[in-house]
This record gives sequence, structure tokens and C-alpha cells, in this order.
Amino acid sequence: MAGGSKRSTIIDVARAAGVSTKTVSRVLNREPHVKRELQDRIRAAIVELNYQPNVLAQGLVRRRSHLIGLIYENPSPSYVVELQMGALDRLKDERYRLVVLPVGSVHERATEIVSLLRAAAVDGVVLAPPASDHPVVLRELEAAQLPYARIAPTRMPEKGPSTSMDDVAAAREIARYLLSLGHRDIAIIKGEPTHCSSEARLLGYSQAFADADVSPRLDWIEQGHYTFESGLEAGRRLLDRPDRPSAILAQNDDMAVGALMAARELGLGVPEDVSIVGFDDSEVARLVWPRLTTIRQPVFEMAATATSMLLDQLEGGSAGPAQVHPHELLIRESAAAPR
Amino acid sequence: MAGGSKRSTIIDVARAAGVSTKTVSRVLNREPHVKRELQDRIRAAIVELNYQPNVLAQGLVRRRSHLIGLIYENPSPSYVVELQMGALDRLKDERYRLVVLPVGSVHERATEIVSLLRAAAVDGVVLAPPASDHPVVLRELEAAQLPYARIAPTRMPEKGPSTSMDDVAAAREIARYLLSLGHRDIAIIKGEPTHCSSEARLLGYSQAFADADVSPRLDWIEQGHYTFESGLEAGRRLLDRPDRPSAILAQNDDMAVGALMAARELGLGVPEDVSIVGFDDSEVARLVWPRLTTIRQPVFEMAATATSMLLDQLEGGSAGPAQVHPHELLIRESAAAPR
DNA sequence: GCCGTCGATGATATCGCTATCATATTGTCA
DNA sequence: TGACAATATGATAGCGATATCATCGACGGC
Repeated sequence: MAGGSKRSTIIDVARAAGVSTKTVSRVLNREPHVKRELQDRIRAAIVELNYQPNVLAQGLVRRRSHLIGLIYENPSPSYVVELQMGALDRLKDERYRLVVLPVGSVHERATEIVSLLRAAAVDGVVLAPPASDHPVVLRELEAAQLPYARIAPTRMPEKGPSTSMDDVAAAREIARYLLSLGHRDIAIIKGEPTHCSSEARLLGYSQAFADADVSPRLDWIEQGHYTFESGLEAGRRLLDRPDRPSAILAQNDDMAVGALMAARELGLGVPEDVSIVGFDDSEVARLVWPRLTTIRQPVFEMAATATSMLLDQLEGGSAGPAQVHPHELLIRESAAAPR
Repeated sequence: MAGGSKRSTIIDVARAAGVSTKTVSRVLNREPHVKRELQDRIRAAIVELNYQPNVLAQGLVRRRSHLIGLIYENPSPSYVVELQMGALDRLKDERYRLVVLPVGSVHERATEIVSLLRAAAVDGVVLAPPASDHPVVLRELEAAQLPYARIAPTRMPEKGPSTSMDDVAAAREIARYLLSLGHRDIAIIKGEPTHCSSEARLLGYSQAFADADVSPRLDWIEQGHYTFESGLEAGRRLLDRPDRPSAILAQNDDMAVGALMAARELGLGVPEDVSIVGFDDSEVARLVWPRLTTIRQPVFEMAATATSMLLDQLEGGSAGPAQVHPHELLIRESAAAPR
């Protein structure tokens, strides 16, 4: 192998092949009008010298860093990893790279996000909830002319390209499932209030209740934060009372697992004494016992599509319409008919 | 706010402040020999124009992209996220950004990793297992003169800066714990064979067995792959036999949860009928019931320290000695004395 | 046979910044 | 007070690529 200790430049390649740098550049970028024979000679020189173009120099002149940012806040590892995998899957054969930019709280530092992105020199950004729903973030992004694609927004559908699932329909579906099992005393554990998805899911639940002529009890609606701990506490409050519900709708799996744990603490069997369902189909949903009945959220697909949309924009194409990915009700063992 | 649609350059700032670009550059980079009054004027111009230096241009001239790569293969989301959080925590106040580079199988594409890194234009790379243990990867990295820092290597301790935990001692400790509860019929579920940690942990187990004069049964050693599914299958094989073990040492938590599920399928109570312990203290360890007795692996700390070591190298400092972070035996409910 | 077009190549400016060196201006000490 | 160092600033040349424009043949049509 060529063991040169210093990286070779386009000039070295040009010299080795006996042509101008521009011609090398033409070959590199697959521009037309270079004779076959010359191309071969240049390609050989590139291999010989183990040449790889300097991405920074390319970026400087093309005004493009080939860096894509991914903004998220979600604390659930499996959600985050799915998100990243989806984005990376789309980037695999491109020369774009992914810079991860978790933000402690999008809500609190919405105005800082743009300068974070500018400092990171990304060409564009994929926004996961709740950043994808934040008006300030979107406004600043537009002011800074930074292309973006939104994952699972619930508001302002006209703003920028987006990929989503139908949160309302999904929530309605899982609530209807509980109702179909015969449950009428159904409690709800809501997610983080700053995430709009929690409102959308709540709406879906209410629609299902209305369809079944069941009126939800307000004192059975608990506020959580999409975390295991908040689910545990909410579960304790709901289940440790004489008039406890026969089923719990948790707005994500982590909280559902928390509620599961609360039931266990109180000696209640799931699903015999209380049914518990989640939302997301995160990894734990399959790992706990009983395995959670839940809604599979197409996180990977949404991330991949959003990344695709962003790339289209960066390459000068059009945004394309919002794309909705299908969800799926996964029936497992954590819910059954009430006794 | 300055609403200029085009980004301003250092030239604009220089013009606005009535100085040369070099002087602006000096202020930007905190070089000495600029009068207080001038500094203030330049800073004001920077704010006024909302100027942020072009990272690509800086990188081109400084031969530095300010990008750090993170290579990992581990399929466990909570491990990956911990790793990233640790690295990001250290990078928070630096101007380096993190590019995530998951690799399907380090073992299969060891030689491609360097060209992947060169294409990504990273200044250096943090290697998580098993890349941190792979001789080919390390050799190629050195040939390419790409600085690296290793997380949790088990071999070749002299190669490059590294942070680790004492896998052997940790494994010995958790095995000793099972022995101290009175278990003698102990099975083992091993992890991915290409990861050296699985050998180290096995060694630790054997040391504990030897200390207690217990000889391990070879037919109670199952091969897994650090995944839930492999743990489930191994658990089924181990527990569905007349001479089943009274305890299982799983080499990570995902497999331990799999074994837990297998026990449940077979109607065995944990820990009454069989004790199961894991390794890692990943998120699920606290979410399942019974919660897993396990070893807390200081992943976050190792990642943060490794990143720190890499940064030191990049800034011209020395590598520093290998650093060992303490692990911790976490006693929860999944293990008890045998009946 | 002349002009226009297209194909193939090279020379050079430029992207936005920093390094280097040159050039004042001031301060210090024998 | 002169010499020399230290401070303060600017002019200019790159970093390594690409874009633009110029150049030079070859070809085809009338």
C-alpha cells in the first residue's frame, strides 16, 4: 500500500497524471467531456496516491459542509437510537454525515438552537419532536435560511416538509381496543405537556370514548413526563384507591412500564386486575412481563423519510408533500377483558 | 435583530470596525496584543452583524475539522445512548462536534473503518468495543495517523490512551455474590464471541468459582450474542431440563432479561426457583420485574474520559495513562438464596 | 472553404479564514 | 539619548478544492 505519511492533494494527483487540477476535479465529480483514456490515467493516480478529497476545501468553495444535524430531546434511548438509525440509513450511501445534537429542553432554549446549528455548520437539520412542533424554532430556522425536515409534527402542517404518523387515529385505535374488551373505567397517564403529541393522543382517546358513549373521569387523568418514574408515580396514585380504574392508557411505553411496576407493588395482577397499554412500541415493551399491548410508532421510517426530504431540498429539489407512515396496534399480553 | 439574509464574513466585520481582518481574527482567537478599545469595537461589530466564523474556512487553514467520530457496534440502545451522552458531555463546551458512526460489524469491515473515518473528515475517533479491541483497526488508524482513544479495551493495553473498567474483577464480584447466597449450580450465558469483554467476564466468573472450590459445568455454558433473543433461547435450553441450574450468570442485561422471560414461560419463579443476574445496568435492568441484580458499568464516565483524552491529544497534549473507572455491584431482586 | 458549434483541456480567481512577515509605535535601560 | 525590545496593527500569501472563462481542435453544413 502507499504508505505516504502526508495526505496527498489534488495537485499531487494532477502532477502524477500529467493534467491540470481542474481535469482531476472533473473526473472526481463525474463531469462530462473528459476522454476515456485520461479518466483512466487519473483514476489510477488517485488509487496510487490513495487520494481522498479534502472535504473542508470542497465545502468552502461549494458552501456546503455535508453535515446534517439531528435535534431531539426525547429521553427514551430506544426512541433516540431508532431515530438515528433511520437518518443514518438514508445517509449511508450519501456523502453527508450525521451530527447528533440532543437538547436538554427544546422549550427552554428554542432561541439558542439556531446558533447551535450555525456553530455546528450543518447544511440542514432533521427535527424530532418537540422541536419539530416549536413555532419559535421553525421561525428562527427560516430566518436563518436553514433547511429542515420535521418528524411527527402535530401543528402547523404547512410549515416545511414533514413525515408523521396519525397520532390521533392511533390513540383512538388503542383506546377503542380497551373499550372493545369491555373496559369502561379507564384512566389516562399523559405525557410531557410541552410535547404536542400528548394532546393529540388525548384527543384520540376522547374520540374513542365518545364513540362508545363513555364519559372520561377527570380525576383519572394523571400528568406524567414520558419517563418511567413519572409513570410509576402516576400508577401508584391511580391504583392505590378504592375506586381504581380497570384499565390504564399510558401515552408511552416507559410510563406504561412504570404503571406496571406500581401494580406489582400493590399486589395487583396485570392484566387480571388491571389492564395497562402503552404507546410507541419501544424496546422495553417486548422485554417486560406481561409484554405491553401498544402502538408501533414508525420512528425509523419517519426519520429516514424526513432525512430523505431534507436531502432533496439540499440538492435543490422540492420539498414534497407531508408523508404519513402507518402505525400498528400490537396486541400482546398486558390487556385483557375486565373481571 | 440584524436580519441580513446572507451570512456576514470576517471582512464585513473588519470593515464595520475599521480594522484589518487579521485583527478581527486575533480577537476571535483570543490572541494577545490587541488594545482594549479596539477589542470592544470589534466585539460590537460582531454582535451587530451577528457574525459567526465559517468553520470550514477555519478548518481548511488549520487542518482541523473539529469533528470527532464515535465508532460502536453495540446493539443495545441504552448503551449507545450512554456512550453518546458521555462523549457529548465532554464536548459540550468545546467547539468539537460529534459524528456518530455505527458499524454493522467491526469484525467484518475492520479495514474499511479508516476510509470511512477519512471520508467523514474527523480529527480523531473514540472507539467503543469491539473496535477498541481490534488489532487491525488500531493498526490502520496508526498508519493513517488518526488520533484515537479507546473505551474498555481488554487487550493490547499499551496501544493508545484508554479508559476502562475492570471486567474481570466485576464479573468475579457478581459471581461471588451468587456463591455467597449459597448457589452452587450456576449456569453462564456468554456474549458475542467477537467482543473480548465476554472472555474477560468469563475469566472473572471462573476465578470466583475457583475461589469457592466450585467447578463449573461445561454443559451449563451457553453462547449468546448480547441480545434479548439469544438470552431467551439460551434460557430456554438451560431451564427446560431436569437438572436445571439454580442460578444464571448472564454477561449482559438484555440476555438476562431474555432468560427471565424463558423462566416465566416455563412457569419458574425468579428468584424463588432460579436466580438470574446480568451485567451493564442498562435501562431495562430497572424496568423489568424482578429488577435485575447486575454490575453497573460506568459507560458514561468511560466515554467522557476517553473523549477528554482524545481532545488532549488533538490539542497537542500527551495521551495520559489508561484510566480505570469503578464499577458497582447493584443488588436488586432477581437473585436470592436457593431453596 | 469558411463559420459556427461542440468537445476537450488548462489558467486563474475565489471561497473565508489564519499564518507569516513587515511595519509602525511605544517603553526601557545603559 | 540612542539602541533594542515589546506591543500593536496591517498586507499578503496560502489552505485545497471548484467555477468561470479562455483556448484550441475537430466536425458539419452551406
